[in-house]
This record gives sequence, C-alpha cells and structure tokens, in this order.
Amino acid sequence: MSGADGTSGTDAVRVVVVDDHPIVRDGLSGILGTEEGIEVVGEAANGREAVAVVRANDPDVVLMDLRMPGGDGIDAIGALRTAHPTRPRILVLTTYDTDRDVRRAMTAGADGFLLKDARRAELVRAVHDVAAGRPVLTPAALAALAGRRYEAEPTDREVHVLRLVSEGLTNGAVARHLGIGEATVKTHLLHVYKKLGVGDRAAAVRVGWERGLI
Amino acid sequence: MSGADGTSGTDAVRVVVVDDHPIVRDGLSGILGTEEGIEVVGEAANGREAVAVVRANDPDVVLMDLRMPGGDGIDAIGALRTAHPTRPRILVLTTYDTDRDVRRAMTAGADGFLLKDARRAELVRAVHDVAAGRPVLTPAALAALAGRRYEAEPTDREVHVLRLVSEGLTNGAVARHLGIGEATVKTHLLHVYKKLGVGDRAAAVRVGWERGLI
DNA sequence: CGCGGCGTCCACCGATCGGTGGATGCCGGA
DNA sequence: TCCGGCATCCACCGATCGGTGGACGCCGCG
Repeated sequence: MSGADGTSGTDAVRVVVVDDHPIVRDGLSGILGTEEGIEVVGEAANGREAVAVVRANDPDVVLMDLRMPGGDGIDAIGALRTAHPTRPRILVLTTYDTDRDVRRAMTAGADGFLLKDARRAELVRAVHDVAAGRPVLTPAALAALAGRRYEAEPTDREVHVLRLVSEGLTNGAVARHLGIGEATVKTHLLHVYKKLGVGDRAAAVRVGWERGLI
Repeated sequence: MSGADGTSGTDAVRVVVVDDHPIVRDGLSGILGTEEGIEVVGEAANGREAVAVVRANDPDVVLMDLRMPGGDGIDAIGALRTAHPTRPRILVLTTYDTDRDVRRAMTAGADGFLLKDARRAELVRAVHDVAAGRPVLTPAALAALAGRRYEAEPTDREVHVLRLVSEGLTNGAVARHLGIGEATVKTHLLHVYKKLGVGDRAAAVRVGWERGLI
C-alpha cells in the first residue's frame, strides 16, 4: 500500500484498480504489480468504494470498469473529476467498447478507454500513457468519438420507448404506459430505427442491446 | 512464483486455465497459484489451444471459459471428454450462467459451473470440489438443470429463424433466405414465443439475446 | 406393431406495425 | 431578434405480423 513517499519521490505510477470481479482485480494487480515503475496501491469493487479508495490513496491512475453493481463507473468518474479536474488519470477498462459507453465515459471525464481482452503489454503501456497525459483509445472508441460510425444517438425518450418495446409491449401499450399517443410512440421508434440503422423493432432491440442502450 | 516448490507435486491439484482474456488468466493463475495444494500447470487462450495444452500437461482440473474466439469452449469440452471420460475434471467459469450455456456445457461433459464474479475462496473451494469429483453449480445453473424455470428450449431451426429476425429480416425475407414458405417461418416464431414466454418478435430478440441464443 | 410426441410445413383473418406528412414548443447561434 | 435544429407530438394508408387451425413425416416407447 502506501509504500512510496508522499512527494512522488520514486517515479513509480501509483494505480488503483476498480472492478467488481475479484478475478479481474487479481489479474490486473498481478500484471501491473510485477511491472517495474508501476505500483498498485488500492482496489475497489464498485464506484462508491472507488471514490473512497482514491481519496485515501491519491493514485496517479485509476483503472475503472463501467458496469458494476452498487455504484456505477460513470458516476464514479464524474465524482472523481468534480473533486479534482486532472489529478487521478482515469483509464476505463471494460468488456465492450460500445458507442454509448465510450461517449458517456469520455464526457464524464475519462482519459482513456481500453478493452479487457487487451494483452499484458498493451495494458502496461496504456497505464504509462495515461499517466503521462497521453489519451488511450481503442479503434472502436476512436471511431465512436469521431462520430464516424453513428452520427446520431437516440434520445432518452427514444431509448425509453425502445426499452419498453423490448419488454414486449405493443405501441399502444407503450403509449398508455407513458401517457402519450400511440402515433407519438411510432414516431419515436422511427427515429430510433434511423439512428440505429435498422428497419424494424426486432433489429432495433438487437442493436440497442449490443450498444448497451437496453 | 510461490506455491508448490517442485517437490510438492504429489497431491497438489494440477490446473489448466483457459480464457481468451490475459487479464482473467493472470487473475486465475494468481489466485490459484498462491494457494497451497493447487498448481497451475498451463494456460490456453481458446478451445483449440486448450485441447493441446491438456494433452501435453495432463491436469486434474480444467478451468474453461465458454465464449472465446477461435475454438468454442463447448467444442473443447466435448473433445476432452471423448478423449477421456473422466480424467480432467472440467469446471466451466464464465460470465453469465444462462440456461442454454449451462445445459450445453453440462451435457457436453462439464463437471461444474461457476460465475466469474465468484470470490477467491469460492473459486479455490470449487477447484478442490471438482477435483474430488463433487459437482459445483451456481443456484441459477442448478435451476437451469432442474428444468424448473424454462421447460422448453427452442429448436436449432427456431433459433436460426430468430437470429435472422434479429438481423432485421422480415418473415418473407427469412423464408426466401431459408428456401421455405413464409407461413412456416411464422410457425417457427410462434413456437419461439411460447418457449421464451414472450408475445412478439421484439421481446423474443431481447430474451434470446439474454439467454445467449443470438 | 400402434401410438404419441416432436419438428417441420402450409393457408386464411384481424390486429399491429412501418412509412409518409405535418404541427408545436424549446433552445442556442447568427 | 430571427432563424434553424431538435425533441416531442399527432392522423391516415399499405404492408407486415400474430393467432388459429390443420397436415405430413420421423423417431422412440410401450
């Protein structure tokens, strides 16, 4: 834990690992801990713990999973960023680099985005890169930010409608559920189709699920 | 590093770890390697590698992920089992314990089913249990095998149709794609609805995805 | 053998959906 | 200020879907 001096005497990068899976935490700690120039100074299992652990240990880099029970990763990123604009560099390390996740994480203040199937060398290099202030992005994440692949993101309302549709509700049922007209529901869905690049509700549900909307 | 020092290979459980994520492999090796009575003797990144590594090292237990690029875990289980009916105990360690995955893995010859979010102690205990011939199952896996939750599983043909539907194909398009009548497609879908407990194609796509059918 | 269960196949209706066209209100930049 | 972009809202048609009913062939089991 607090092995290095407070004045960043050694130039070892101090890292906190945040993931709900003990296995993944051990994997990350194992890979990074044996590396020269990197020191794992704390672990957390969810977003809330992450904020506390970071406050206690003041690391250089936080490796953060996004989808966790009890304290979302996005919220944790926002909390860390509002507390301090640059101090702990945040590297998001998650399973899927869906468009939505990438954007939400980066706009929340993350400094990098890496997939969990990264090789050891990639991971180590990424930690050093974000520590040095260089952004880290997967190709898909880059494309998502460039807005090349999907130019439009469904509205909250549209996503809500899509979610209800995925539950099996008919347009009329959705309308009643939301207290709006059925025609409105259809318009929302048409917009969803356009934005997801599909032609019907079934395909919309699939793509919506793939992108983490549902 | 630590763990069994050469000579203590007598009654130590010899384990092979199979997962496409280096991070997960390191996590598992780290947890198990430092444990007394367990020795990690090999790693593999996919099903094909797994068969070769097992053949070379003759372990007591194989920790096997299911969804991997290049050599499915199910196929690997089948290959190991046909080669030898009991010798390497197979513990499936995956992210989701969906009904379908559980059944396919267990019928393929797996001896246990554990989720990746298991705690360290659970994991160690599970390895010892399967090594001793005791089955290991999550509650959800148990329910899946008991057939309590879902009594019917969609046919291969039905799943195929559902997959095409999730791509956005209309019934007529699916019919043309499969060289059958459109009415037949609809019958397949009706069966899918019944078996998945839904009422339309959108909900079917969602549940199908949740259960790993798509 | 006879029987039932299962997967696969098909045709006809009523309900629903996807497509088009347009309207309102809000907000930020020219 | 005015204007455009955006989200939200609505009504009418043709195409599609979900529901019902039934048919054939295969396989295992009594």
